[in-house]
Amino acid sequence: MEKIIHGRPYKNTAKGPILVPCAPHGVLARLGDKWTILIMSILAMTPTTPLRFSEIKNGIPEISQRMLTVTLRNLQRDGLVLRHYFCEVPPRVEYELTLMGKTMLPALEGFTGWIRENWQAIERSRQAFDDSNGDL
Amino acid sequence: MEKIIHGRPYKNTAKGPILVPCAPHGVLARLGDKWTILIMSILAMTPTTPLRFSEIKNGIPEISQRMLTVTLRNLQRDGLVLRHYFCEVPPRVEYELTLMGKTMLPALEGFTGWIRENWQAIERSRQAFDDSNGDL
DNA sequence: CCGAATCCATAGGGATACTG
DNA sequence: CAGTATCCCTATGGATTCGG
Repeated sequence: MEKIIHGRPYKNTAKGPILVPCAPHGVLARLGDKWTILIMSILAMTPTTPLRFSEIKNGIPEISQRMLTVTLRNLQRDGLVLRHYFCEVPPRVEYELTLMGKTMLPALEGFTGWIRENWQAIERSRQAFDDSNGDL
Repeated sequence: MEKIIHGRPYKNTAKGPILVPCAPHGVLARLGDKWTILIMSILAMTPTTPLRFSEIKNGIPEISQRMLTVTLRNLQRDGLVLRHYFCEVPPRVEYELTLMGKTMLPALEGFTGWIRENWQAIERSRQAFDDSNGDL
């Protein structure tokens, strides 16, 4: 009775199809937030060597220290990123993708690839829509 | 000098790799918002026949009328969804994916598929992280 | 039936200053 | 160096009411 459409489970009812929530929404919301994808991409660039906090920050010039900390904490909590703290002075902290984090990369790549191919068209569409006051 | 990693352009500098913003972030933020993916999935279920406003609303029981309207408007503006208004009484409005909207589905599927396979692990990881007060 | 308008509560996220 | 803590502004989104 339960089928899958484009990765989502649903069921057909008399009133039409209804999507069955499969709890992935919290995950997608995380990935869609302002910094997660950027951080995942940075960490994906050096699969074998962890990166220091400051190195990540360097790779994403616009990010604030606070949001980098917060987002990394969330990714660690989700099991996508591993954090290594070295008790030295000055302190050193390194981050790397977990195994699960690495399994996400192909899917991520598929998505960002589509975006790279289509964002100009999207920008144009937005422009046209705004110019026509929405009565397209 | 500019390379691509997992769908994102970057360049190597003396100070390490730096991600080049390629403007897809607005798009990703849209897809990560609370309802877009659900709506896209619903529309993907009937590729040949458009859906009425109320049918979509029916398929996503928790969504408010306001957020359905707002999200559909955004998708229309992005060129991912087509809106057909029938000037009748009572009025009827139908929505369907555009061609570009349909090209997004494989990427979407890759992503939601990964999520479906991994969200339990993510939930467990979050639980463990919270239980340990973050000193994992 | 579809959606615009309004009100309001909460979450996201920037700037800055402070600490081991 | 790698965070915390605080303040504050804005965006998101729910509930409700009104209109064509």
